[in-house]
Amino acid sequence: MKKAEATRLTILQKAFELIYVKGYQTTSIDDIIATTQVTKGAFYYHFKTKDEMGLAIISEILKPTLTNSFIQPLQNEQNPLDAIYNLMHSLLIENEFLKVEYGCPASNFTQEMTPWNADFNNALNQLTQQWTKAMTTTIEKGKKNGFIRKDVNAKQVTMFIMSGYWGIRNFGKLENSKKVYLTYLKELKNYLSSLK
Amino acid sequence: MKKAEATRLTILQKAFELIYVKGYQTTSIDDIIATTQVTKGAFYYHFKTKDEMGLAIISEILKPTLTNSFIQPLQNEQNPLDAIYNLMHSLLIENEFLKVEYGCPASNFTQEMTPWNADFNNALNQLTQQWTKAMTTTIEKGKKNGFIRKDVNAKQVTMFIMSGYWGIRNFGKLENSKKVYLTYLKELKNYLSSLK
DNA sequence: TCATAAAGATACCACTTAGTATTTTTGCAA
DNA sequence: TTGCAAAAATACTAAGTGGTATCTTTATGA
Repeated sequence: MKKAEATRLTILQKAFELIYVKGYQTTSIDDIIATTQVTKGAFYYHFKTKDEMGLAIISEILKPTLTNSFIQPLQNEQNPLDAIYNLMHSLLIENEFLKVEYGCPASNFTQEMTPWNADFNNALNQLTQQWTKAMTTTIEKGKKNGFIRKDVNAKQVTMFIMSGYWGIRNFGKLENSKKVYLTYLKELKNYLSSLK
Repeated sequence: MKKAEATRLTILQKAFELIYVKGYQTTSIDDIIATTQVTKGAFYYHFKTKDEMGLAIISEILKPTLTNSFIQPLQNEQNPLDAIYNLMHSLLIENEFLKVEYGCPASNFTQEMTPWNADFNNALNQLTQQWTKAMTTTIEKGKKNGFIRKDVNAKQVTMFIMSGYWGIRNFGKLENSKKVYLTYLKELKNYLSSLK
């Protein structure tokens, strides 16, 4: 049962790419099987419905990426303000998996599927909560270690920062230029300094 | 030529509502004519294509709303920091045209149509630039009047704030609760204070 | 008031959609 | 090597999709 697993993974990966670029609703199963060179029979052998595949993309593609690229970097640095800034910099500027013209996959998904599809909503909420938790923990630790003022509300700051990230991803789509990212990062640095 | 204008406006308004709730691509013309009680012949008399209608929604529904609800409030107050905070508060908490579970119409549109449709991209970009300009001007004025530090970069701050707004709209969709708005507003207040 | 164009109604088209039923091929355990 | 289930291929369906062609009704300016 090796080749079958490979087929399944190919579908998920190629489908993710298409969806990231075109959106979920406008990516048809025919599109997916055309680019994967997998037949409809094979597709429906691996996934009962299109939505089942969509949810699998979230849990098997997006979730690991979140852990590796969004959460771990927060835990490997001592100064949480640097950690957050560097994370954002790496996500926006260096990461070559994420493209400025296509925005943030999770944010795109949320925009498109919420509040209509409860399953997607739930899966995406879990993702977001994981990131929120990681960032909040980082900030709390920073308060203890004296990197951040004691009166800073960690949850509040986390939400503020994450909103900024999602928003600037949208801005990037609109302007199709990383320039906006640089502008955002400069002000993010100022904001983070104000938490010292 | 009164009744015809009314028909056209009904189509735009009802279509906007459907699109705001369901998204552009998933709102079919059949949906629109069903809820407006307008026949297909009438629809296509007023709009050559679905996209022409979509663009008309941006210029005839979204644009006036932007001017009235997003830009004017910035110009009617002397303290720009208060103006910005109050604007956000009114948009997020008081405005009953915008619903937490459906996010921000302009942001939804951007997410869905960009970068695929150049016309939509362009129209939405103009909207955004208008808001950006208004906010930047407000901040610059505040610098002159001593409400804001001279070393603050107006464009940068504008982008940071607008990103936050878009992002928290996405958060609201995800959690379907205005609680996140309140959290965001608290930190926005802190951030704005840091510009004094 | 009535001719004429604007506005709206109806039926249809070619194409795409997610999904299914049925058959065929493949890989592997015995 | 073969039996058999797992995996994949093929052909199809019913319900939509945006859009068009053609007809009928309505309003209004002379």
